[in-house]
Amino acid sequence: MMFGFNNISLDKKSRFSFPAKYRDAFINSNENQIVITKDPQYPSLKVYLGSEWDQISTKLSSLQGLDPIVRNLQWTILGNASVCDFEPTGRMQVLISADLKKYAQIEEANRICLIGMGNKFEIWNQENWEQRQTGGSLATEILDIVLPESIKDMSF
Amino acid sequence: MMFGFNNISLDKKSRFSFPAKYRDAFINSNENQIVITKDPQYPSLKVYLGSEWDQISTKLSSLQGLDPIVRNLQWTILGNASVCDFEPTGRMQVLISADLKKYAQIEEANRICLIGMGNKFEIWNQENWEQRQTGGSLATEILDIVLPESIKDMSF
DNA sequence: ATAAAAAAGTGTTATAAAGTGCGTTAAAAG
DNA sequence: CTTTTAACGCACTTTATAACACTTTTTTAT
Repeated sequence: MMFGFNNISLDKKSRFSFPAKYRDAFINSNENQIVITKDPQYPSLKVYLGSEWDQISTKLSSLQGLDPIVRNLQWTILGNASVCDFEPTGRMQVLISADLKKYAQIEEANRICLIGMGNKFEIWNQENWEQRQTGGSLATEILDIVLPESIKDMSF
Repeated sequence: MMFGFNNISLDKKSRFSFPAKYRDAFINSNENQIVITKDPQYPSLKVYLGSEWDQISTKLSSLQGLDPIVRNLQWTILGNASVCDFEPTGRMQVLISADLKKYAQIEEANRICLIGMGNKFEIWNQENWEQRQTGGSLATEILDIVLPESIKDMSF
């Protein structure tokens, strides 16, 4: 399990490396892929391990797409996923696409917040993260989502 | 079980060591990890034993993150957790990250209050702790949290 | 359509900062 | 007075990051 807050740098080519403290967790879970995609609620990114992603994406793509909320989640999460090769024993470096950077409002930034949430990470623009921590609300936040039964037991 | 108030020092690298009186308790519970994270209500830190943390984090991460209150708790508690290797037979020394120091308002301090609460500890800035003991209220205190059903039976 | 140029992506190295380990001194307890 | 504990200081190790060089892909111009 991977937890905690990290303020890390993006290099000129928009790569970041995972902090070394997570290396053992990556090696133990035997991952060689990382998936980055959009968070459906906030201007931030979700980072999944390959195996987690397989579960989530399988479940999500099997849902009935005629429900507009489900369809939206599929578009957002599946349609924006960027699959990256990943070597837990190497530099643990990953590239963030221009598109995803834009969504998370980290286009100009050379620093990001990488937040370990156990089985996944989130990536935030620093200012947005701080606002969120101090209770401020973000413009793009989607409140009052009424979830269809089919996804109430899923956690993204 | 570990109880009581301790005023202890942080070294230049922001490490503190647990008072020797807790050594037996740590050895008996066979812990080799300590987790420090933010307290969701007060400007202070919570310190969990590894096994306690596993329970709390597992429960909390399984909750539906599309609920904004749940998501906030996940951010605060999971997203700020710092997992430290810990040798009960050694120096019982642990590092507090710059980020957590800031939250607990112990950035400048070289002394902290470590309070044993049975199965966990709290870390406080000395002045905040004293105010709290004499009934004063703190600026950053968050009152009137309305908890969703899913977390009403959890204790952090 | 091809070649040249630019951009995007990959990999390596060097260096400063952060973190760790351990011995010594000072203080407290028995 | 002896023993234990806490605090401090220093040296070593690891980590993060910026700089650079090289490769591949895409774009542009002829």
